[in-house]
Amino acid sequence: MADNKKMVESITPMDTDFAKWYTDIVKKAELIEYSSVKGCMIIRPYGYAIWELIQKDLDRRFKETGHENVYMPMFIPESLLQKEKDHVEGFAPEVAWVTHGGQEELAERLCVRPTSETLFCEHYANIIQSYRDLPKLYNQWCSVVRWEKTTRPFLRSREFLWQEGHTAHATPEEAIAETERMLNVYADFCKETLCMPVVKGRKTDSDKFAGAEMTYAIEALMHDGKALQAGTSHYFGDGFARAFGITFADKDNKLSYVYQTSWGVTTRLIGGIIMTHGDDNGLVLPPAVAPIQVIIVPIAQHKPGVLEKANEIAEQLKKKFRVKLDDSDNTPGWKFAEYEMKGVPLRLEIGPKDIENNQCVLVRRDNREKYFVPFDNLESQIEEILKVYAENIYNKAYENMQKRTYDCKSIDEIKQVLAEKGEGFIKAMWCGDEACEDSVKEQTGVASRCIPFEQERISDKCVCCGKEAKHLLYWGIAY
RNA sequence: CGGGAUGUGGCUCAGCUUGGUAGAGCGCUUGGUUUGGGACCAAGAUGCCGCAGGUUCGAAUCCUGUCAUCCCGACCA
Repeated sequence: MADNKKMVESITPMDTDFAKWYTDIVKKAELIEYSSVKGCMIIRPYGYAIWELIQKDLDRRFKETGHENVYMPMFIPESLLQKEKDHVEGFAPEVAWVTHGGQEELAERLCVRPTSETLFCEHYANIIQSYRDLPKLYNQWCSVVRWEKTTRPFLRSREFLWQEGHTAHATPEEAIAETERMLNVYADFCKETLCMPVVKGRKTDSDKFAGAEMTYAIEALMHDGKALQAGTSHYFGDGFARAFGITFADKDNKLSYVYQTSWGVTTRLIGGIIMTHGDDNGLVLPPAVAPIQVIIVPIAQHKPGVLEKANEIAEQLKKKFRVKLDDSDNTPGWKFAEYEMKGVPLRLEIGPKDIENNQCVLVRRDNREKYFVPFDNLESQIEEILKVYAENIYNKAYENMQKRTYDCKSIDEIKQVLAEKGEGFIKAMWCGDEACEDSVKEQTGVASRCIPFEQERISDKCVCCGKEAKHLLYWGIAY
């Protein structure tokens, strides 16, 4: 057996090269294939199935909070994009332009949407007349294009799939409440569905979305100690409304501008799942988004009765779980490794011995724990194990985040922590001055991630200038 | 966008220095033996050597350009 090790398709260990480990998983778990255009990836069935499960869960949450889905065009005329000054400036460096239709040059070039605020605003200006038309709670699922310079599968691609919510409200209070509510929807989703702990907070002014008055974000911490912005929710005030003329007549028949929000998450979440839960054997999927929750591996499948029983179990379990029976000619060992690579939460082994004993074997992906389970107790056992499994991977991720979160009171402490413990979340006080934010980044390499909602006062002084501190800030090195 | 590395059957790579018309292992196909941690035997199929120019009687090999991927920085969901 040892002689065959060289044939084993394994992945680069995390500790050897984290970036290589990541791309190995992405390829070998058959999530994506590179395409011939830089930064554009082919999302393969297994990868897309994860996205579909993410979509389904989030979409339910959006509908439950009163949102409706729409679809906007993918092209934005240049003049429309330019209506809001900060917005164009933020996005201009990374938009792709369409300049020709067939052989003819267009009179006005069209940008491929990098985000759809301008389209929603143009539309809202047309359809909102009265306070009775508010609020407008719209969302769209689509892809957007940003011409990134350095690209990585899921984490930063030039075209990516996402969802963008765009809402319009009569008052600032209502819009801010919406911004916060959707950030909470994202955080709950990350915890409950992706088993991924996040820090909720507000972005500093320098880190706000182009055109936003306030940007909220959820930040997750990856296995290598780098931070991943997993979702954002923006409050626009009436800035866009003024630029686009979105007005409504209120109850007193006075004309007012609407207050708006937007919020989004992307396929980047899949990258987050990989780097939060994965290990040296491959992907580890949260049960709620695992395209296959239980993989059935028959042992000695040519022996009479084995495949029959395996099929019977598969049919029975299909009613409750996403199940696959692999009756291919590959050896059991090959199948074990294959579905571990793909992060399938539970493996069900069934062979002649099991059938004799009226039981089968369940093996967890997260810790390889084995269970011998009688046939008549299978469904409730699987349900129970998946629940424990989800809790376990969440707890592991949470502990990793705690372990890699450090309180620092000075620049030197930050440097020391980074040198001794490696990358992670740095908690440090900040005076609110952008100069200090820049200075910390320049001196230590960590940038501000967010001002967490859960504020603590670990010191009275700004970590940089020593003046009175206004906020506790999370810092880190981001993806 | 700067610095570095790499592109050769589906995958991992050898061949390139010193030009002579392409190899290995894995995978794939067929048949057989196997099956509780990536099986074995036998017979097969698969290459415009990333792409475009150039040098040469002749280019995977030398030169130029270009595209893509990876790593390190600056920017970013």
